[in-house]
Amino acid sequence: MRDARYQQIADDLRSRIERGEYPRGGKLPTEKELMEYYDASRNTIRDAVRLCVNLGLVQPQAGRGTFVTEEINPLVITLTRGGPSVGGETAQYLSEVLPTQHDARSSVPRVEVREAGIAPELRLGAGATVVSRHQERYLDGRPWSLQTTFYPMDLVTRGATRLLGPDNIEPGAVSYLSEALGIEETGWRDRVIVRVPDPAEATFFQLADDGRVAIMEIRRTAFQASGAPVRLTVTTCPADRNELLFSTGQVPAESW
Amino acid sequence: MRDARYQQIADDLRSRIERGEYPRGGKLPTEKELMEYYDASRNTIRDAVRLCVNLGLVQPQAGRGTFVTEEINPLVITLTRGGPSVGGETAQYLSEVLPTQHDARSSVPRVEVREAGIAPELRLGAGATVVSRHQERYLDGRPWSLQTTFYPMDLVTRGATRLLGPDNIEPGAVSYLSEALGIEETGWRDRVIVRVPDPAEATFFQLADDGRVAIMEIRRTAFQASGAPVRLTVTTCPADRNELLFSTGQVPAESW
DNA sequence: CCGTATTTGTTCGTATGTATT
DNA sequence: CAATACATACGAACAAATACG
Repeated sequence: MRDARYQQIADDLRSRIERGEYPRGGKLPTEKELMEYYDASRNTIRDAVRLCVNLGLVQPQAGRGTFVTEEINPLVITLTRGGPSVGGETAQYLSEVLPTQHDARSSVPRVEVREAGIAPELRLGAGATVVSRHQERYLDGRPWSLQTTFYPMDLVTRGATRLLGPDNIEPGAVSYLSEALGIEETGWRDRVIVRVPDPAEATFFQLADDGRVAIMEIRRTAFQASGAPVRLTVTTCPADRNELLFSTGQVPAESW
Repeated sequence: MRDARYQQIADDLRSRIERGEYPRGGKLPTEKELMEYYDASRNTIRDAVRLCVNLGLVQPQAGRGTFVTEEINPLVITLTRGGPSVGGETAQYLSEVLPTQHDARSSVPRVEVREAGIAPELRLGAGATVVSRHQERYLDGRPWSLQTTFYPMDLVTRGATRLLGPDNIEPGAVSYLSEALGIEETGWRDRVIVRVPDPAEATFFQLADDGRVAIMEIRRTAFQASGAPVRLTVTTCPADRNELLFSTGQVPAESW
């Protein structure tokens, strides 16, 4: 069957954008001009443009015009341990693998005690509780990720009381747990999920509230030697500005 | 500022869906009924429903009605080597880590010789060529992933001529390269990118052509001991039906 | 700073086409 | 074949954001 008219127009706009006829960052013709050019009604033009918006090709701005989306250089997040010694013992937070040429800042943690049900990866019983430490993370002043780490309340009971404090744990919660309780992380498992942002994420990341940009959710469960989970760290970030990298076995250093 | 009316209606629909008032798989009221209930025009109702569609909450079907999206049980793709011996030498294709309780089938590979520029991860010179082997993969009869593996043409020249054959390489290209040329994969690097489907992907995966469902692209570069890349395997699949799993260090076996 | 023009955003009305029941 | 329900398309009006003299 023949495509609808707004689809044909969207296809044409798409190919013009990809041919560079409308350069990145540049302005699309106004709706009025497109109406005349394609001899279509305003609503049909708007349907076509909306399709291009959903494909991430253009971004309309009320009062200004519709602009071709600029290329974004995604930030690379390395999920495996850095350096050549893959078997090393230096467990790291996701945050610590950020490129150093960026200005990374975090909000003060928001600490709560919650039911264990929200962190099923920790495999705690029905009545158990967890400490959650939530942070907003910024990169070069722009919102970059939301991160929440869940610890079994048990760790606090056993002496790791700083997990309840609202200040940052320096030089890191992993080494704190090692010093305070002798708990060493021997590895972790990362689960990556792509989904639509919830309203809070859409607000924080300044995304359109219509699910246009997906969210990447990384759920890292870290384990100690006994196989018991130590923590669950959930990191969410917009999927269009980030990519993941991880290595298995012996690989050469990245040179790009 | 007050939300637009279609947004308010969409919010209301959303909360009703989440409260279970409209159960999963069930039918939303018709546009006519919603028009009467919210005392809004049909276009406004349609704008509200479209928002819910973009959020993945509902799926309209012409002539039938609008249905609340069913929960998807995502397929888990493990990107690290299986089993407890993380340092083992059994390199695997992504395909081989599929759960065995599914019926996994692949199309006959489409083999082409192409310019090396399309596989920059292989770090080949300007005039070099690569062999590309492309497969469509199905799970339980449904399209599941598209996979293309690129090998330096050099490997064929050195004797791995079966890379050019249009039949499947049994029991796997990795062991074939080991037998034919003594090339052992010592590790790989996976890069994960989330993006909008291109038209070919939208067709194969039977996705809406409007970028509603994101695509996960996994680019696996495998290396030999010398650090030289052996192959690049690019796997794409719909991001809403799949999740990734990978382990670092010592982790207990999955028990769920 | 103000007022006007421009441009996109929202909302209504209406008609017709296409898919399903 | 008729009725129902969503899809496409046109027209019109006003609102809100921005640009500009």
